Amino acid sequence: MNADLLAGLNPEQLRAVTWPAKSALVLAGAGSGKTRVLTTRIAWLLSTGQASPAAILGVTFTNKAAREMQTRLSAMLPVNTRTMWIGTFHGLCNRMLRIHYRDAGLPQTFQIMDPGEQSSAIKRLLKILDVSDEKFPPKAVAAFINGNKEAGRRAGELSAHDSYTRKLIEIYAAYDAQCNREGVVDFAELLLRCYELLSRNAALAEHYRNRFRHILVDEFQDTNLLQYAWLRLLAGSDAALFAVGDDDQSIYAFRGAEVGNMRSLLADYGIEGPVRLEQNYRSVGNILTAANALIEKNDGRLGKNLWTDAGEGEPIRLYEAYSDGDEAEFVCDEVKALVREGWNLSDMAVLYRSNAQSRALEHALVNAGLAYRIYGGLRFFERQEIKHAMAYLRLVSNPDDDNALLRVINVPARGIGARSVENIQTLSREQGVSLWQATCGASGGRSAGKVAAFVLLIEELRAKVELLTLAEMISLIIDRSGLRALYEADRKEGEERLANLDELINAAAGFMPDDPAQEMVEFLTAASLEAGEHQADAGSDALQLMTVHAAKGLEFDAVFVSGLEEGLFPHENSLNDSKGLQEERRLMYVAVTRARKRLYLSSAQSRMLHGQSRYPIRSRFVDEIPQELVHELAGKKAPQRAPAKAPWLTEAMPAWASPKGGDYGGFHIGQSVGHAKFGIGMVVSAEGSGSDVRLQINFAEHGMKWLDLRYAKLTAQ
DNA sequence: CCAGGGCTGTCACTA
DNA sequence: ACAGCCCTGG
Repeated sequence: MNADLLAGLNPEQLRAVTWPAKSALVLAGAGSGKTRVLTTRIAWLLSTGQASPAAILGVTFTNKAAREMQTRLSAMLPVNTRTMWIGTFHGLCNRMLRIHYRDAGLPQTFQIMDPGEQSSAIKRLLKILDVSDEKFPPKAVAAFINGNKEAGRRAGELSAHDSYTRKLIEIYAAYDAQCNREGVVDFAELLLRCYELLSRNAALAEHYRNRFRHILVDEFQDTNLLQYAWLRLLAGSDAALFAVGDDDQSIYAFRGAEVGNMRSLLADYGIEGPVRLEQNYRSVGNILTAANALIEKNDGRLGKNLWTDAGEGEPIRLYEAYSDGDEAEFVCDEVKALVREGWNLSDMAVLYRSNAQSRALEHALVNAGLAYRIYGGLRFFERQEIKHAMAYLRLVSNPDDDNALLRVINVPARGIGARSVENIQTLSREQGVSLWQATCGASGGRSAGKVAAFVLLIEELRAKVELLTLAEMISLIIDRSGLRALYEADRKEGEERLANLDELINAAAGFMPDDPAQEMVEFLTAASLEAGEHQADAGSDALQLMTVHAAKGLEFDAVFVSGLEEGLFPHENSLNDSKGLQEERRLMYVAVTRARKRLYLSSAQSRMLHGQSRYPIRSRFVDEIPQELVHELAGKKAPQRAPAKAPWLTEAMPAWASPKGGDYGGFHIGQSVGHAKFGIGMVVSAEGSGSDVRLQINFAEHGMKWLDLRYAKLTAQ
């Protein structure tokens, strides 16, 4: 059996798999068989009797990776994977917190807030604290709270010299108090709470340390400080911490990932050096040479050079479009040509830096009649109808969940408007009770009867919990809440929403809880932690569209990397920052290494962004790829009204600056104009031609406006 | 006081 | 293109 397991591994892979029972760092390049090494390592540990399944802890970042590990493992060995703990950081922490909820100071049915729910909880809190959400934008508050939690810091441990930060700390403390009151935890809290549970409870930590002798971590470069601390706590001084990662693919600094954890691991566990997996089984030589050349520009790398024995392959194709629309059409044309040659649509992917870019592509794809699928668009559990139904379910599970109550108290509209809700909130604050309790006591006011009806609805649902299956419960919720009627009346989107709700009932019917008594809570938890789970029709043959981030870990025969422009990729927020730029370069490295056979790089000379035309220059990353690997494709002729390349556009000029000289309905960029209402202003950009021209004008008194020349009366000054 | 329709500002990546 | 806000009629 051993021989079978190890057959076909290359020497480095073999060295990693059969590494002795001590800590290790495996530096696994893109396409180097990382998942295979991880799963074979576990299988090897089990089959050689070095470890029992219960001694294995496998940690990943995505549910998909966790599931893949489990399926591959059960294909290799007849093991009972149930006693093995394999899951995501969040999933595993959740599991521990559910078991030890009392020690962790949580209600048994605690619920998990996704970022959207966290944001609404923060907005609600700011209102209660009477803090201006202009001075303290909810996004910034969330970033402050999450950033500190990810570094393991509670509000009580923080101090500040400036009043602004002091206020943030105050908000952080109040936020935690609110979450505790409502019995909810956010994503970062899941980890921090679990870390605190283990670090404060020596007996418990000892129990898990004795159990998990082998801790295997996937995508280690993406761990943040707290996750690494959590791993160290569980590993203690004896367990083998087997970490697999690639510092060149670290692209999650924005959510707290610390590439430095890789060096820390080497130092903290006295590991002499990483095992390097450099043979690539995915891409042709030219693609790897390009990737190697690109990433070499970064410093502080652990260092690695991908190679293949697959041959050079085709040159990398480069296309410079005159506009985002032209770029999209180019992609469509090439895709069609490849399909004619016999390639599968689903083996091709279009990658972009930011989601906003997908629109121009979609438009062109629809026109070209090509099937496509967008990854990470609106996910199943993020749809409003699903969120509504789930909020009812949460309320049934835990009526003190204020977020859930606020979401559905007036959905469908039942005559409990903003004013009534405000009254209930005031009541709850005055009496120090949850919104639900306040709602039950809200007998006064104009909508008292309507509030009473809502209370009755929830109580009716709660009374049936013991009698119904989960699927029946959800079905009842959809009917009795009026959601079904609401969407039946909606001619435009109702049908699709009803279908999604039916799909939710199906999902509930097929749900397999670990503990049937906790089915509802487990279902809600799974929905929060597996937000990206239900992607639409995965089976159909469709072109794949996604962000570079979403593409990590995936591979395709042909890959289009689009929007290679300064300010877009690399993103403008990273342009002036060396660390940020290096992260962007790693992102580009990830994008390039997704391709097996053919790689296209494209850019546009003009692009609509934030409602304005921009005239960017080509991304530096294109130039960092050796010329001899690249074949530049001839572009179309730009039509008259679209400006040709704008070489005079430098970083000193604002990004929205347009080329001078163009005539737009008798006006030109840079011209001073007068308007009856807005006064004097300057034309800063324009779009359209002939009689259909819109000008963007910066008015001295009234700021930036877009005006349509057909309606606006402008005078030259 | 509530519901629904039009308007304005915004838009990096995510478990 | 979408969400959040304001305005209007009931």
